[in-house]
Amino acid sequence: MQHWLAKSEPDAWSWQQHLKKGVEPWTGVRNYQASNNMKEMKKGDLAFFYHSNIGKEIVGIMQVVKEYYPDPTDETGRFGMVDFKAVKSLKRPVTLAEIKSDPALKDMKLLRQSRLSVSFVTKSEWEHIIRLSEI
DNA sequence: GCCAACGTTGGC
DNA sequence: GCCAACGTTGGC
Repeated sequence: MQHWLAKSEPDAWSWQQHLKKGVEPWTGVRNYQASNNMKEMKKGDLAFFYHSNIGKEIVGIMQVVKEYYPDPTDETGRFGMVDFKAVKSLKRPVTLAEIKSDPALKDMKLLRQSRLSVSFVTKSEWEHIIRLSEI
């Protein structure tokens, strides 16, 4: 099983909305790298939900429930998406500032490629962040 | 609101 | 195929 991180501006789509809705297609990605990452996702993979711009913190955990398929909101037909189910909130959000200041997380894609909206998370990074959220 | 980073477009 | 111009993302 692999781990991921997906960003959303809470103004556009928030974790609270996703929790209430349950399962939601991750529409709107218009970047090949991000789209390719979703293509790699398998049913059952887990992803962090990150609030960009407002909050700047990881707030929840989602699970891939439907693998890559075309994004109907993309008129060019180039980009696809997956469906994510909200699994649970972190006990405590883990902020970008914390991630930046943690040597164990300094290589995270989130930091290395700040504009990428769907990125890969290693198993050790994933576990580290879960541990931080439980402190 | 500004700006750095970076992706995309389009002319050549 | 290169690269300048432009647009977008996202942190600060």
